[in-house]
Amino acid sequence: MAISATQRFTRNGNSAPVRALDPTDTKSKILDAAEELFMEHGFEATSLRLITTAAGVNLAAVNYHFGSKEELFQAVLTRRLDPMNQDRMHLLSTYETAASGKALTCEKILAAMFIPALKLARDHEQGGKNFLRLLGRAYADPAPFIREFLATQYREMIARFRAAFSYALPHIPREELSWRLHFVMGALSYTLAGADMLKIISQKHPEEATNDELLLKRLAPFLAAGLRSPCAPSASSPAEDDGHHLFQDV
Amino acid sequence: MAISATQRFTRNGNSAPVRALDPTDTKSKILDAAEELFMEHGFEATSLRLITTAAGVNLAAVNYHFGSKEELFQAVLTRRLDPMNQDRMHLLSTYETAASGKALTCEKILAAMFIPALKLARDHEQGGKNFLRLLGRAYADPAPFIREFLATQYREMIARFRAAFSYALPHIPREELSWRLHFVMGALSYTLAGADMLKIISQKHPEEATNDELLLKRLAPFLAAGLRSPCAPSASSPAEDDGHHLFQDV
DNA sequence: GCTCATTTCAAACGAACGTTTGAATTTGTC
DNA sequence: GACAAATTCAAACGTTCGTTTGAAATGAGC
Repeated sequence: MAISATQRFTRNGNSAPVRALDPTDTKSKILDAAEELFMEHGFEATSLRLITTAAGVNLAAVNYHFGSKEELFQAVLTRRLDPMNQDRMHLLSTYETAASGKALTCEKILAAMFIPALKLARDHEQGGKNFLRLLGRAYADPAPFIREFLATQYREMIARFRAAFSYALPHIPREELSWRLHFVMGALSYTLAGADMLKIISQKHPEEATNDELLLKRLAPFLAAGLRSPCAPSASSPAEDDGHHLFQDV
Repeated sequence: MAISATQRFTRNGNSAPVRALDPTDTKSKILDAAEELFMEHGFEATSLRLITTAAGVNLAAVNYHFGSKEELFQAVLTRRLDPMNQDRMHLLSTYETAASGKALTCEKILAAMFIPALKLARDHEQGGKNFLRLLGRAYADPAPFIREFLATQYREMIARFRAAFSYALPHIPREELSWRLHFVMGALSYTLAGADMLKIISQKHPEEATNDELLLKRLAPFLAAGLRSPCAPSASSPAEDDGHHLFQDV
C-alpha cells in the first residue's frame, strides 16, 4: 500500500509550481545531495541514509516525496536531462533554419549536441559537472530500470539527430550511420563520465583533466573526422574469418 | 582475522597449477558464475548468495577461495584481462618488428588493440562476450577499488600504445594524442559494454547488434579517421567564452 | 483560533547483505 | 588404513538496507 489515506508523495510534480525551484525546500535539498552522492558512489552503493543525512532532512522524506529510491534516481536524472535534450533539439532546429535547407556540417550538428551539455556544466558551478558524470555512468549501469528510463529519455533526441546526420552525410548508408552515431554517443558519455581514467592515460594535472570545455573542444573534431570518413567497401564481405586480416592496412 | 589456523584461501594462485584450469573445480565454477552475474547486474547488485547458488557451491566458498567479494571481482577481471593485454602488447611488437622501423598505420595499431579482444569474444563462446561487457562496465564503475585495479592493469599497455601512436602520428602533439587515445579507449569500452543501447539508436535486430566482430570492424576505421585528423590551430586559444562559438564551422 | 491537509520526525520493520565459525567431509601421503 | 591438510557445509553473526508507521509539527484558508 504505497498511498495511505493522507495521500503521499506528490504525484503532481507541478501542482505547486511556485516552490518548484526553491533550492531550500526538502525536495531540492534531496535532489542536490542525491545527485552528488549517486555520481560519487553509484546507485546501489549510495544509501538513502547517506543522502538524507547529507541533505539535512529526515530519512523518510525520500519515500514521502519521491516514492522510492529508484524514483528518486529517475527524478535526479530527469531534472537536468530533459531540459538538456530539449535544448539540443531546439539548437539543432535553429541551425537547420539558419542553413535554409542546406546540409549542416558534422561539426555543427555535434555542436548542437555538445553545447547544451557544456552550458549545463557551467551554469551550475558544481551540480552541473556532477550531473554529467552521473549521466555518463548511468549509461553503463546494468540496472534495467535505468536502461529503460534512459532509452525513453533519449529516443526522440536520437531520432532527431540521426536524421540530421543522415542529411549531412548522404553518402553514408543508413546502417553505417547508426553505428557511427552509436560511437559518438559512447565517446561522449564515456568522456564525460570517466575523467578519472584520463589521469592514467595522459598523466595530466587533475585540474586540467576535469576541464570539460577543453575536453569537448578536442572531442568534437575527433568525432567529426570519424563521421566523415569514407565507407568500407561493403558491409557483407565474408570469407575473412581470421582475426589477423580483419582490418585492411591502408 | 582473515587467516585462521588452517590457512585459508590460496594466496599462491599457482601452487597447484595442475588444477588451475580445471573448469569443474569450485574456483572456476565460481569465476564463471560471477563473470556472468557481475556482467548482468553489476558489482554491488550481485550478491554472493546469487553467485554461489548459480555456481552450485556453498556460500562460504567465495570467502574461502578468494578472501572477499572485492577480491573475487578482481579475480574475475584479471583472469582474462591480463592475458588479453599481454596479447595486445605482443601483437603490437610483432607488427613493429615486421615493419622494421617504419611507422605503423593507425589501423594496424588499432588492430593490435582490437584483435585480442575479438579473440576473447570468440574463444569462449559465452564467457568471452560476458567478460567484454563486464569490462566495459567496470570502466565506468565509481568504486575506488575497481578504478585503482583497472589503472594498474592498464598502465603498461596504455604507455606502450601511446608510444606506438606517437611514432605513427608525429605531427600530433603529445598532449593532443593523449586526449585522442582517451577517446579511443572510451569508444571501445562503451561499444563493448553497451550493446543494449545500440538497439535504441539503430533499431536493429538484437542478434546483429551483438555481433562484436562486425561492430569492431566498423569502429576501427571510425577511430582511425579521428586519430589522423589534422590538429586544431592551438590548444591555448582563449577569448572564446561563448558556447555558441566553441566549434569552428569548417 | 479552529480545521484540515501537508510535511516532518523518531522509531521500528523485515529482509538481505558479506563474513565468520566450527564441525563434517574429502583428498593426498606415507 | 591412519594421519593431516585442504575443502565443503549448514548455521549463525552483526550490520545495513529500503521502506513503513503513527504521532508531532507546520501552514494555509476561513
